[in-house]
Amino acid sequence: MSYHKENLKEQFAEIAWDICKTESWQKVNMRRVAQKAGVSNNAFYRHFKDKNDLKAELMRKGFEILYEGMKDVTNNFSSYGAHYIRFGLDYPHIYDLMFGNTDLDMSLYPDLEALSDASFSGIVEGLKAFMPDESDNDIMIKAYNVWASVHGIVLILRRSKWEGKRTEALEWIENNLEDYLKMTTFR
Amino acid sequence: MSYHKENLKEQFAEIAWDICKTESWQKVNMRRVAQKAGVSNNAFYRHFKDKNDLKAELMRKGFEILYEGMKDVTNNFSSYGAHYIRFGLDYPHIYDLMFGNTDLDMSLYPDLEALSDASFSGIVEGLKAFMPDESDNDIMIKAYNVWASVHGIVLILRRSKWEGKRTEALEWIENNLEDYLKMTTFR
DNA sequence: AGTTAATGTTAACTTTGTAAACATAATAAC
DNA sequence: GTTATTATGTTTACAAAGTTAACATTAACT
Repeated sequence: MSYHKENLKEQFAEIAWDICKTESWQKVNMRRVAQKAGVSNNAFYRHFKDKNDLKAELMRKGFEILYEGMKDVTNNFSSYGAHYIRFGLDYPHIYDLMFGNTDLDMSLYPDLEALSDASFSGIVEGLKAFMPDESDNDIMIKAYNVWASVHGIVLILRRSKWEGKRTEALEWIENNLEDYLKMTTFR
Repeated sequence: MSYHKENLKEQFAEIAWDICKTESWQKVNMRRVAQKAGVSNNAFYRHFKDKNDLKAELMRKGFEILYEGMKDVTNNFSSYGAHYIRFGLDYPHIYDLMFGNTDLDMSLYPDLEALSDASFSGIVEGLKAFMPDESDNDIMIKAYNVWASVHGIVLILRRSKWEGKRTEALEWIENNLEDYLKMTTFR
């Protein structure tokens, strides 16, 4: 025994996930992951097509956590948005994979494409319910705005942390996400 | 002659810039740039400390163009924002370097840090003039929201192009940037 | 038991960033 | 004007990282 491991694929994904808790995706490399798994560098390729395939796995995990946690907070728009922002701050590097400019060819991973689209659909549906008199086109435009604002503020908050350039206003925003959203995007 | 070139540093920067017109920064590599310049792969290191140093040069060029063009449009907030967005769409990869999550250690390039901060300061100053009764803190919060929204919509528009997933609403937004801003962020 | 498929290993190739040693040209010092 | 110094370009070489190919071992099925 010890030639064949148990659940090596899952183990790889978990190791990569752990790395991405504190470091960026670029810092994940096959040799490093393999070593942590106590296995030779190329065992990886028995379980994943390539590095992007591992990335896809992390993205799936990310969406799972994001949507799982969302169940508890969909009572109103602001808490929904706040949850989203919090996820972006809690898992900054995973968030990058999920919503950053992925060089991943999404058409190769239809399930991910669907998960990704679901975020936006959620906004659209929510807005429709909230402002039923608005035209479809205006709903869409508003939805893009909501999406842009939420995404944008994640990036700003995150970066301000990384660069150690925090202002009082940023502190307040991060500690009062719902209020912030109510007084800006959802006003 | 032909051992020493004229303005090789500038030439490198221009070649890299041209590449970034259509391809991402990752696609810029020393050998490729050197070859286009008709020079050996390592001549590069006589003019730049490392690859990041070249990136910094492109960022400078980018800020120059962005702020240069801004002179013509600072009559009102929406046209200011629209100009910004247009820049992001015209130079998507340069935009990434300037405002994306750069792994560049900005403290090594103080001039860039200043150029980068100037964007945000512009928003703050503009808002102050526009709503003089607002508290400083509220101005800042609003400024972050403006910044997030504009940045976010650049990313959305850009990505929708790259992924070939355009909706009518997106077309409209891109063709009516000022109106879009007026009905969302600057309303 | 023997064949096959799955999984792990080793070796090797490729790309790319970068350093070191060397060569040549331009400039400054005498 | 010859020489020393500096700037700039070349060649060689190495390291990191993604990936492929060939080989080894274990498991699984007949």
